[in-house]
Amino acid sequence: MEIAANTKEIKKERNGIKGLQLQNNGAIDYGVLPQTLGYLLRRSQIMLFQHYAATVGKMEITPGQEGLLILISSNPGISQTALAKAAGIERSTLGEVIVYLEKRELVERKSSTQDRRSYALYLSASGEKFLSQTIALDREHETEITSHLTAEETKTLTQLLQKLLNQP
Amino acid sequence: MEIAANTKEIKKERNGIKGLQLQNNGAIDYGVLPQTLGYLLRRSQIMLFQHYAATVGKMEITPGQEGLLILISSNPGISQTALAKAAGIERSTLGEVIVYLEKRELVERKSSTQDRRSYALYLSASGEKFLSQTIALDREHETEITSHLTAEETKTLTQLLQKLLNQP
DNA sequence: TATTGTTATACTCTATAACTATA
DNA sequence: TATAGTTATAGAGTATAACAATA
Repeated sequence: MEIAANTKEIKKERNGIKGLQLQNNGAIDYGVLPQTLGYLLRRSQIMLFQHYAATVGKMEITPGQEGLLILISSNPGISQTALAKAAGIERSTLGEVIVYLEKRELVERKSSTQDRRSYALYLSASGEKFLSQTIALDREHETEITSHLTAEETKTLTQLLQKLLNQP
Repeated sequence: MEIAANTKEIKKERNGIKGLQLQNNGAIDYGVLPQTLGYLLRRSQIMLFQHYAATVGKMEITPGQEGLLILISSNPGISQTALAKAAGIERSTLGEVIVYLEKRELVERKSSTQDRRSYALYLSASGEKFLSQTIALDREHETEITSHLTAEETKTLTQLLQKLLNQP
């Protein structure tokens, strides 16, 4: 499988050298893209997501779902509306995910005693355990993905992204 | 419109204070999320995309389409397959976008003389002009989005993202 | 046989709007 | 009247697989 993929790559590059009309002799010029914050963020996020899927994804979870579990764990009893707002998604979008996480017995919904329209969300005991394992895998994943940065650089990157996000 | 939105916000928060079952008195605890690179990247990208849509988006363009224009401009005569590979998307996905950009007369496709299966892609004169305007707006947009970072911090952030992406 | 570009199809993620039950 | 959560539907954006023309 791996050998075949390599062969294919080599063939593609060989073809690229003679196949293209002008100066595209295999090396692509990315123009201003690598200087563009939007491009760098987009590509970084894609790369991270793919690595996440191949590592933390073993737990059958996505970054968005892990985020919800963290928010519920940190805010036991939160309502779906409040959770949707915190997660930055619509209530209708959240609803389906919560049903899914409930079916997996990671999340429990209890009818609120004060407002019978709303649910209070909690992690089950197995949900908490699952989340701990997921967070541990996530840490490994992020360590791997930043392995060619120094600890100092990773810290700086984290801080700068936090600052970028906290629009005053 | 703005007043209504504000009223709504205030009502929601007031409700949140008495409406929730446990300690969710309006303030959400984000747990480990703000320390997580994946979360920070995802949120940053969403924020940037929304700001882009509200500014550069006036040109009726998306970040992905702008990226394609930049790649074509920097690699005149590139084939669709090579462009798809450079942009990190599938040939079939690229095809539709190219047809769209061709209809807008920003991109021209010429049949390759050497390989009659493939097209050589170019920007039209108006495509080049359009791209210049788009890139100028994009620079404004990125300046705005990073206005609360120092020039030094923005440069560092850019460099660290480049380093993160160039997995050795 | 392999590759270029196209087409048909489907999947994921998300949003909007209408609904119900409660407030 | 307004809100919590659900449902139905639709729209991006993407991928996979099969195809015709060409290599």
